[in-house]
Amino acid sequence: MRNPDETRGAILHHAGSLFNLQGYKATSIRNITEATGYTKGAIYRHFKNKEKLEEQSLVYLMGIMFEKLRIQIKEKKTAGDKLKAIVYFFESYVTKSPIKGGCPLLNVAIEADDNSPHLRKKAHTILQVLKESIITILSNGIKFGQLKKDLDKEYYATVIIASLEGAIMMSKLSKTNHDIRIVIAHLEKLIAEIETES
Amino acid sequence: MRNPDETRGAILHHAGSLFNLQGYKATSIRNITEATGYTKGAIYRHFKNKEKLEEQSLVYLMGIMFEKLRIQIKEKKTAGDKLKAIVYFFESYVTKSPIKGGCPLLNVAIEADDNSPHLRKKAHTILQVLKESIITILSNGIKFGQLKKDLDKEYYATVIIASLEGAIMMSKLSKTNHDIRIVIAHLEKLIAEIETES
DNA sequence: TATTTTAGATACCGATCGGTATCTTTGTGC
DNA sequence: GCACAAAGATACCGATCGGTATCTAAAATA
Repeated sequence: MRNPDETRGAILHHAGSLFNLQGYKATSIRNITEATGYTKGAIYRHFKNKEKLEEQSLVYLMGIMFEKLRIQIKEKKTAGDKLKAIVYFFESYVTKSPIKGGCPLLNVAIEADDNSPHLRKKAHTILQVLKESIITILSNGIKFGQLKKDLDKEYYATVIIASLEGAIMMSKLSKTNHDIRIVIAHLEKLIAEIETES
Repeated sequence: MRNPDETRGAILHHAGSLFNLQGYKATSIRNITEATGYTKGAIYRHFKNKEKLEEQSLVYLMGIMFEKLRIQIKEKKTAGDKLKAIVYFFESYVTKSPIKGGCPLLNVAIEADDNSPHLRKKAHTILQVLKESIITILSNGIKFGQLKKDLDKEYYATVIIASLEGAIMMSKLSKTNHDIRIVIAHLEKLIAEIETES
């Protein structure tokens, strides 16, 4: 009946949800024991301390996010459609979030920037990975003649990420998808502008 | 030597700074006593409980923000310049923030959305005020023939706020003003597009 | 089946949390 | 100068924090 890997996974899952919903510092070990049904002993057997649990939980959350995103991107053929898939994926963080509490990157970025250097560093890496994957799509789009040749890749990657994350923040406050819809319309126009007519 | 109003102001100032830098829940009353030099007794004389202190501190922070923003806007004559003034004001949150810890609206939005309903409500109101002031600038710009007649005011207000806030998040992670510069360039182009040529 | 390892539960540690009751000090009106 | 009120300091409360030492029970090895 005992399965240490499963236990570890369950702890990561529940801890990740709580961290993303309530914040990292605001979530206590006790909260996690109550959510998982396991005791403190089990948690500290699998994770050296709370700091390590926070790090691993963040990695777990971002793993889920990137995996779901990867699937959405892979389904689409052209660079334009792939970019739109990313945009719609972020919308889902508002309408029906794959992880409660919204985008884990945004959440950890705001909480960890000035305090927890270990989380900030990981969050920064995650942001770079996200940016790079958009840049890769743009590069391939150019290579295959789907996107205009002379476009500034970093410019578009940055604008897309920034406006989506900001829109998530706004939509979370208003508790509607109104703001993110507007931003998505804006990004759709932006993407259309860099597509070659065919 | 004793000045209760001054004491109250000092508590609000230091508490606000700490809340904005470390987070609301993560900042203890003890942190505030150490920062101000006052004791717990002084704090609880002026504020009923920590929740109320959080609320008042947020109002204090946003008061500073809106006042500084108002001055920047007032200096400019045309709607286009006023909009650019807003954009540059947000850049200052990264380069040399008027309040340590970045944009208080973004910070409180992320921390308070799911938990503290009292802070979330206040943050939502603040967001609406910010949006409305941009819409007012757009309306006046149309009225005075500085901006194109048929533009969607809420669309532009939302896109401006979202991309700026998202860029602040990105810039805080990378600890450079690289990302916000890119977003500002994007918004400058956007503003130029809605200006009437003259 | 007996032994050993490992997963997880229990009980406890000092420190800190938000909050309150009480006491001392300062300023004010007479 | 004296009484009174207001401001702020001190001391304490129970609850909870992250973390650890120890114990029990289940699985793996033999």
